Amino acid sequence: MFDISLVNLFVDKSCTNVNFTLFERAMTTTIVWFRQDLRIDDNPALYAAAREGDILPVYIYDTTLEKQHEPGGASKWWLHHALADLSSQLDNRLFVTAGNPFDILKNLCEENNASHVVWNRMYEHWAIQRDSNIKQALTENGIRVKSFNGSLLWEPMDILKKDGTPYKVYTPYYRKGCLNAEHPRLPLASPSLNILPNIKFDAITQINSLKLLPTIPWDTEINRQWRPTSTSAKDVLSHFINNAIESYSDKRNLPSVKGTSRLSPFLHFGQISPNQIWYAVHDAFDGDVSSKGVDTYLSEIAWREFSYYLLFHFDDLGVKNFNPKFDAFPWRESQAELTAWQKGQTGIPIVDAGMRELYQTGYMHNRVRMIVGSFLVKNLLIDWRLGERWFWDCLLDADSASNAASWQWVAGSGADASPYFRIFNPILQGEKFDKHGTYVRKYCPELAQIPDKYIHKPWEMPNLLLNECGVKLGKDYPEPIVDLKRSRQRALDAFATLKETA
DNA sequence: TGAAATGTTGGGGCG
DNA sequence: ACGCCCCAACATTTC
Repeated sequence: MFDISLVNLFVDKSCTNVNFTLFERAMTTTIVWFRQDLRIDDNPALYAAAREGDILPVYIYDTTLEKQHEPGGASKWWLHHALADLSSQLDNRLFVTAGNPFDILKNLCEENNASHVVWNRMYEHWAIQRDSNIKQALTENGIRVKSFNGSLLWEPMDILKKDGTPYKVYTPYYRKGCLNAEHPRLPLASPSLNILPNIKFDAITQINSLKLLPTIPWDTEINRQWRPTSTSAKDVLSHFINNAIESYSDKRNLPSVKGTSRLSPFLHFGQISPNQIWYAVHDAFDGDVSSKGVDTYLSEIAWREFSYYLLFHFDDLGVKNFNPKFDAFPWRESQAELTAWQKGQTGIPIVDAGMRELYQTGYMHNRVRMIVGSFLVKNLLIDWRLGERWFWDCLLDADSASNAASWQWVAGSGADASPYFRIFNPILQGEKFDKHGTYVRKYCPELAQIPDKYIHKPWEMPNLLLNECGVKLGKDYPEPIVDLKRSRQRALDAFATLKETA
C-alpha cells in the first residue's frame, strides 16, 4: 500500500489541465529534467517551461540507483540512441551528464540562475520517493518545482472503484473506470524553444561518456532492425495505422507476421506518448474505434496503463507475489535449466526460437513471450522473478510496470491473472500460431529442413527422417529438457499444494 | 489471452 | 429393418 502523504506531495492536480499557467513571472529560466519522456512533441513539462521563458534541457544518468533499478543492457543501447536523437532535436544543446540528480539539478540552478525545475512523472515507487525528496530539497533551496503527467492516459490515482479502492481486474478498470473517466489530454503542439545556455555541446562525447553501448558488439542485428528515434516512432505508428491495425486482432498472434505495432520501446522511453497514439488512432477512424482490430489495439494500450496502475497502487509488484498465496510456492532451483531457457536451448522449438529472437534482436513477439513465460514458470517451475530479470536485461522495451505485471500474470500470481492451471502446451501453441514453422525456422536454422508436421516436435520424428533433414538430436539441436506431459502434471501438483495450505 | 479428459451425438459399416 | 460398434466432431467439465 502507498503512503498517502507521499502521493499528495507527488501529485498536483491543478496542473493536469491543458491550459495551465506554470508560474506567475513573465520570464524565467526553467530546467527541464528529461527522464522517460525523450521527445519534443506532446511533452507537458517541456511545453509548460517553454511557455514561460528560457529552458535548460538536461538528462541525468542516475548513478545512485540500486542495482535492480538500473537499466538492462538492451535498454541502455536504446537509451544511448534516444539521447543522441533528442539532443539533435534540441540543437545539440541537451546537457547530458551522470551522477546524483539532486546535486546536479541544484548546481545547474545556481550556475545558470534557473529558478524553476520541471519534469514528467515516473511511477515506480523508488522514483516517486526520489523525486519527492528532490522536489522538497529544491523547494527548500528556493527553487520552484512542478511535475506533470507525460506518460499515462489516466493518472492511477484518478481511477478508483466506487468504494475508493483501486481496481484489481483489468476489464472493469478499463471499460468502467477509464472509458467513463475524463478523456485523456489531447496531444500538445511542439513548443518553440529558447534554449540556454547558448552553446552547443559535443553531444556524442557527452553521451558516449555514459558508456551505454555494449563493449562487445552484440548489437549488430539490433542496429539493423530498429531506428530508435522519435521520428521513427511516428513513422512506425502511421504505418501501423494505415496498414495493420484493422487486421490487428487476427494477426497479432502470429509471430512470423509483423501484425503488432512494435511501438513498445518508443513508448517506454517516451519517444512517443500514449496520448499521441490514442488520438492518432481515433482521428484515423473519425472517432469510431469500435471495429475489432482497432478496439483490440486500444485495449492493449490500456493494458500498459493497467500495468502502471498496478505498480503505482501496489509498489512491490516487481518483487512480491501480488497473490500472497504464492509465497509458499515450491519453486525449483536449476541453474542449468534456467541457462538452457535463456540461451534458447530447451529443445522445444517455439520456446527456443522466442528466446533466441530476444537475445539476438532485443525483442520478442508478444504471443511468444507468453509461451516462453509459461514454459519457464510452469514446465520448469522456475520463479517468475528470474524470468523477469532476464527480460529486464534483454528487452529493448524493458519496462518495470509492464514487465512485472506481465510476469505475474503469466505465473498466475498476479492481479486478474491467468489461472495457474492454464498451462500452455508449446507444441499446440506452435502449431496454432506458427503453423508452417516460419518463425521457428528463422531463429532455429538448424531445424529449417524439418517438415511442418514435426517442426514443433522434432523428437517425435523417426530417426531416419531426422537424418535426412541433417539433424541429430542431442548434437545439432537439444533433446527436450523436460517431458511436456509430465512437467505439466508436476506443475498442477505443485499448485495443488497451495490450495491445501490456503 | 488453455489443454486434456470426459461426455454426447450422429452417421456409417456391418452382421 | 435393426442393433451394435466405431469414431469423428463437437460440447462440457476439470485441472
